[in-house]
Amino acid sequence: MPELPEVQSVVNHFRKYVEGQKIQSVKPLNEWNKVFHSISPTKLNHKLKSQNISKLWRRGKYIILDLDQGYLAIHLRMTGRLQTKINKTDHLKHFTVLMKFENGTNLYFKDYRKFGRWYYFETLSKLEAKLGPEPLGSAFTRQFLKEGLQRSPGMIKPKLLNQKFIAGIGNIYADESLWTARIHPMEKCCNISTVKSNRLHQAIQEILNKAIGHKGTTIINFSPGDEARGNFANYLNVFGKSNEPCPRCKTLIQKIFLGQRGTHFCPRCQKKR
DNA sequence: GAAAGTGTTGAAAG
DNA sequence: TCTTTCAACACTTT
Repeated sequence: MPELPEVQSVVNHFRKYVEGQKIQSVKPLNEWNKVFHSISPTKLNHKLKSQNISKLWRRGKYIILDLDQGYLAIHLRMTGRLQTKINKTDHLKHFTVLMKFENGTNLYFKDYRKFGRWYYFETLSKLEAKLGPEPLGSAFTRQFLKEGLQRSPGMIKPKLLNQKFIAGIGNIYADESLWTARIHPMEKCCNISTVKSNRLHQAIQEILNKAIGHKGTTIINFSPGDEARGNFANYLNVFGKSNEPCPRCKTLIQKIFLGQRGTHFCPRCQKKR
């Protein structure tokens, strides 16, 4: 259930295993052909065979492999994990892709809920069309956030989860950012003052950077790579803390549902206008 | 033992 | 166009 900091941590971990490698073959495991989006396993293998991977990087929650011709994008969705080997404790039925390199090393994709997908693109234009700016990039300015919110009639929390608005924020970091900025998750975007919008802008960047520094948040089974864990869960203020005291004012954290997503906030610090 | 919950996303329906 | 609901899947918790 990786969001931007988790995906970045995966990229940071695997760069040294993947960059500069030449692909020998790619195939689905356990008959899970759906793991490759809109392309057959045979066709994808044909496209990728003998291609060099020049760069591993992240865009939104996608892991991108730059190839000689085209791009491979991997989305971990809820439970996807990359591994360089199969561990003793692994259930083999959870593995959905094996990528072999010509130097004899392997890259495995393990995904017990099977929501994760691999995409092949000739160019990244299709992907870019679905994604807003990087929240840690130069296009995500205070102006961008303020003007985007002004134009939106809906609630702030679902807006933060909208990847076309900002790429990479998910449920954990949306809740944490709103708590830090002291904004109610149901507040209408267009009612958010410039002061609060600026506070939110700063909160998003601070929290994402700090989370990357801790290799993301492992709650159940996220791993930045092989068996490593992210330990940002130790620094969460509201996510998963319903009925615990708010770290700021000791009021009990509430949990509500917004657009089918669990949403945690402090009813005292985060007041609606 | 059945039902509900889980960090994501996109398609379908309103 | 926008928001809401549901489905994809497997496992854990209630």
